[in-house]
Amino acid sequence: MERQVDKKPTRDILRERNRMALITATLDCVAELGIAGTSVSAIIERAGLSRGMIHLHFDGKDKLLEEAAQQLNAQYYDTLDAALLAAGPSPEEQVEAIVRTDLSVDLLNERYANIWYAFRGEARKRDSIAVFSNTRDARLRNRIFQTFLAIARSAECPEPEQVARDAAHGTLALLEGMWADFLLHPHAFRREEATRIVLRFLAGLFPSHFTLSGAQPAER
Amino acid sequence: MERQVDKKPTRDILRERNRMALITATLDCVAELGIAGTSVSAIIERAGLSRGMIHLHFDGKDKLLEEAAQQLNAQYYDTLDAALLAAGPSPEEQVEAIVRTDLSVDLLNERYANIWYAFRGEARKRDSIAVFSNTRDARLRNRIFQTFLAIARSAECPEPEQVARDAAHGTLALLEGMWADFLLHPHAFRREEATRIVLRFLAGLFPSHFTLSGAQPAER
DNA sequence: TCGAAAAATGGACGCTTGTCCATTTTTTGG
DNA sequence: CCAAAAAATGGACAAGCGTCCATTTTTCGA
Repeated sequence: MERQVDKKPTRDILRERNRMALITATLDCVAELGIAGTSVSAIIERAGLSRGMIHLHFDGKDKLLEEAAQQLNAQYYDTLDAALLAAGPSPEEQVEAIVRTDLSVDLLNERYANIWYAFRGEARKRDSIAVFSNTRDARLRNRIFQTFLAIARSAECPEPEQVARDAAHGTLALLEGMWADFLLHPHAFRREEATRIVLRFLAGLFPSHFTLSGAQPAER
Repeated sequence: MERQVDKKPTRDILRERNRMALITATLDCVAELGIAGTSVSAIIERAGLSRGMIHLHFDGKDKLLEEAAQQLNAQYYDTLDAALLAAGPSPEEQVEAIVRTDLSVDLLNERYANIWYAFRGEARKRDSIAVFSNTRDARLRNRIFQTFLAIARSAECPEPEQVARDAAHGTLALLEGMWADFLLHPHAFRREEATRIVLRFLAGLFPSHFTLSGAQPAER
């Protein structure tokens, strides 16, 4: 019986390496230079490869940008999924894991925020990026909604669907706002403060399910 | 005694008109084509003027973009100030006016949102735009913080400064998130729902100062 | 080991960009 | 009404863009 390992030719390994180098270089350029500054020349210079590679591995600059956006998206979900797996199984723990992970340094950092907002700014024009952006949004939205629905039902709310929808909507909007805050003031940003505020929001909605460890309640 | 009215030469009036036409055309282009699509050719075509005008009225495309951003900023504050003047004088009414105005169709519409996020995406690279963006943020942040501080003191919170800071931070982040939500799903967006969620947040922080008219509390 | 095939190179190409300026048109004040 | 001044025009220009392809280099399978 032949070993399947090491069966893949060197050629393909090197090919894949260059492919990834192009994607990484593209994301680096977007983070540092913005979309406008991310030219083919800038990308291939950073990747240390030749001009023609972009046309060989992708079908031009647009496709490269699209695949770079998809890879970024995949990284986001890999990190989130790992955190959700490590967290406890209860809805409260899952929600808190989403919040803390989304605000953690693994996801909310200067590189990631720069790329994210650069893409969003041009998403309207480029369908490829808009699709990926919406997909990310929809997946996360649905997951967090289901979690809140379980909480709302266990809390015996009058209208659990509406409450869960509001909770999901508000939590995502808050997280989004924290990202924008970080983008504009990366040095003044305080991770604990951002986390505390989101938890304040949740504690306001579900007082018996979320508590502020360390933070005083706003009113007695 | 000479009349001062009509003293200004026709020349200056026409000059100013063309200047404004360039700024408006620039903002239209950014809204429809994105920053990348906003070329000098696109701008002058939309304005119905000749190429050289950009260099005559401004000192090139960059300055034009900067002044366009400043004008957008001025429009935002004019609308907000008018709403605050029309609203009642109490801190609660002032906060609610900010929220409702920020989410009103006068400010939160497709044109405005497109321009806003297009600028933000490239703000990192262009100092001129970044400065205006931060200024807007700082002005609004301070105003809303002072208002919350009054509320927190009247509510006799244990730490009014921290509570007011959290409330201002959270409210702005929520509004920011609602804008992003509108940008991505302008048709699915529900203005009342967004407003209700922000008020839920405020009611959670200050139960005796904000109430949800029409909305059920999440828990009894 | 060697011919075939795949991968990588980098220069040439046409096109668009923003800037600038010689020219024309309009407006002004006497 | 007319000369001087201001405003507006639009083409020329160099620089930079993304694409493409003839050529060279590397890897593969027999």
